Amino acid sequence: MNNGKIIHNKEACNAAVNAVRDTLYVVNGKWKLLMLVSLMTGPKRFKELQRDLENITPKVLSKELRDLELNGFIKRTVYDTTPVTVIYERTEYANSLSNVINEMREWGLKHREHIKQMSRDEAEARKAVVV
Amino acid sequence: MNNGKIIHNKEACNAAVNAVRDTLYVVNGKWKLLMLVSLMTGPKRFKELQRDLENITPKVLSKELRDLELNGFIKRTVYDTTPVTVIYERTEYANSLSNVINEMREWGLKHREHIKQMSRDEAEARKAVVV
DNA sequence: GATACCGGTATCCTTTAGGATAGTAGTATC
DNA sequence: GATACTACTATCCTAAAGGATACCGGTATC
Repeated sequence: MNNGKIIHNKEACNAAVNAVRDTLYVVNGKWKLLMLVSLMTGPKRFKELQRDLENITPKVLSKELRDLELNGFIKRTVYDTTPVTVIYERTEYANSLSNVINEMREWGLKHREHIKQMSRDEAEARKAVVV
Repeated sequence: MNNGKIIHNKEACNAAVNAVRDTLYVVNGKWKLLMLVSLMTGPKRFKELQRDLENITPKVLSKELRDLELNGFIKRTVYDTTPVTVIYERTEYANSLSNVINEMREWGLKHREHIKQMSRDEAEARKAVVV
């Protein structure tokens, strides 16, 4: 447990800033990571993804899928049925992001609890003042 | 080693999507995580941060600092010197993001290697074709 | 007296992300 | 024959993020 203070010198700090910047550059935006999470349950079709990620419009979904494919995170396969079936699935390279995603998932859960606790504390404080 | 395939059912998947979405909402943008990384070496003043994060304009820096303070990730302290000294430092709650940041840092480093390796492979392939 | 530092704010502007809506070809279903 | 599904694309538009530039009061330095 180092409480996150692993960086002690300027060079290491700059290297860390650059590495995080690179990551942010690749997985930027509201959707990319969510799509990779959604694809963890298995390959999905376009409309399935659209239903899973409520409120994503087809234009945006299509663009994000292209981005993810270009970066090698997903694979697009067209099956020659009638009408065509298109499935999207995570590549193995997408698995390299698992740790990042898991930590973000866990932090999101803890943060929600944190917020709840804070508003509970606040309510207590108000009550104490009134009484 | 589960290769990131820890999510097997729809409810867990939706919960994960929501948790990651929450995290993304809080640490969104180009700067917030980078600022927290930069503050790992210790408290810093406004101009120091501005120099550290090349290309951030004072307006944006000031806004991001306010956001981070509102979310409880940093503490702003004004010292009554002449002229005033203002320092920003990470709070303990910022440490809760350490795992996320570390994973992003490591992924960024590995990704850069990955890209390099890919372009080396590509160069080899081209050479093979020419010969 | 000119310039520079500090910690910003003010104003304006560009770029990007993202959303709304409509439409496409080719089935299949009612 | 009308409607619905799939996997999108096209067009238009809004909102937000982010950047450029200038400036402020106060001090210190040259």
